Amino acid sequence: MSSKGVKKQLFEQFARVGKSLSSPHRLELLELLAQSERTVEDLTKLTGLPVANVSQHLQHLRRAALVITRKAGLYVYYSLSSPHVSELLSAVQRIAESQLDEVDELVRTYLSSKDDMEPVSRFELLERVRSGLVTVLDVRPVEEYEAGHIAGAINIPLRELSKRLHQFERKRPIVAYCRGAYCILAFDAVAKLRAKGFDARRLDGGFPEWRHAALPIETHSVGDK
Amino acid sequence: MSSKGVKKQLFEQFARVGKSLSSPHRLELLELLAQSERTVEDLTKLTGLPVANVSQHLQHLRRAALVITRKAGLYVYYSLSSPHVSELLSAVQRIAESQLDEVDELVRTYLSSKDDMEPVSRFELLERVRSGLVTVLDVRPVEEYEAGHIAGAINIPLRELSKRLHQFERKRPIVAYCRGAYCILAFDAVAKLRAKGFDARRLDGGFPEWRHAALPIETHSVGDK
DNA sequence: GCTATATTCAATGAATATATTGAATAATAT
DNA sequence: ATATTATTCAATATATTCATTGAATATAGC
Repeated sequence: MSSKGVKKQLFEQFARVGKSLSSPHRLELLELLAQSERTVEDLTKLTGLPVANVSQHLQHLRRAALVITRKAGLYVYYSLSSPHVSELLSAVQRIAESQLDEVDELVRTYLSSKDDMEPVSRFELLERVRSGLVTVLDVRPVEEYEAGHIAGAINIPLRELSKRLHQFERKRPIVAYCRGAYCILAFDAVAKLRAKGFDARRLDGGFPEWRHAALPIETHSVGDK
Repeated sequence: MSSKGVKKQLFEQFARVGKSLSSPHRLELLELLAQSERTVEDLTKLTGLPVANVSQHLQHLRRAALVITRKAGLYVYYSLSSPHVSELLSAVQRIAESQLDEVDELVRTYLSSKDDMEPVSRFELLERVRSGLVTVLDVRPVEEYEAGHIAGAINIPLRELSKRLHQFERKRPIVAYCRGAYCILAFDAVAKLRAKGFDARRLDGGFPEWRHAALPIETHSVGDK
């Protein structure tokens, strides 16, 4: 009944989970999977990594049982194996955020002015949506928007934003969001909109957090504007 | 305003936290630190690793800001930098537990009989302590016991258990605990006690979990028996 | 000052992880 | 069948991490 070996093995199992979180690319993949189920191809496009590379990392995550797969036709769909994984992810981010000064700095230097860029809380947004006084802007790619978005949000992927500014009413405030607290699409969007004179702010957190808080969402589009 | 570089850097920061969780030894160190502040020497003894090795891992953890240090005299005391870290740790363990069959097997094969070994919940133990119908046994080393233990528990380190069986009343049930859900000291103790005919069970979770649940604890001894 | 002890640092080689490339497999459509 | 596309596998070179060793630093006591 040697407890020595068992202890060692246990920590090795824990480390297998830890190892999955030790590569920036794997974390990015997990973050993307936290938003929705995706094929290898999707992930390849979203990350810009070579396919084989993505596949390899996904294998790794699968071996650690953090993701599961489903095969449909030519495609293999990956998704997180449980909500626990997405909690683990945000635990990692929370710590990195609260404890590594550099992360704070990264976020801060990215902002033009700290005060102006204070995020809108989910509660505040919900209130303002109810009173109809705000345009909610989803700047993620169309597929992600269609897979699920904040109820009432319109979708304009970031790269199309400049072309479609006419869709906004001048005086009406805009709240932008994207994939999560660290998704910079929303930052970019807010920066652009403010530069054009709009009253734009970003949501605190992104779609995954909103959904996790069990706030109203929609799937597929209900039309723009 | 290239968002590319910022995103990459962010994930690298996250990965720094992840890397800390990628080594079995570092996880063991974190687990020990989750129980109480400790010196490098303490950790060396508890893990059985070479000093330089322990020190190196601790440096790593410090760079990732998961632990902080305090210097007093000759000793450097290490501790977790925040309760978030201990939450992160249990998130990792929870996932490993729920998703890696092997962990389950490890735990299960270690048990003589699954049913008999069902742990006692914290709530149940609290009830039984109040009614005074149970002996709570802390099988961790003396120093850990003194640093903090469940209110009313007696301390008999595992290796002394056989010698001190006379301290127990024959018919009175015993609930043993140690450092956490995966600390095998309590398993061993229960196995030994049951072998000797005692009604022994182990607590679900260990001292850190008990403390985290804000249940009654004591520091230093209140005497045995 | 000197000695003893705790901790850290630095250097080495061994082990592991990673990105890259090109080929292999599997499912679908023609 | 054959061709096409998505995914995985296998092999390699490179980079990173790890354990080990012995030396260096820092603090306390004498």
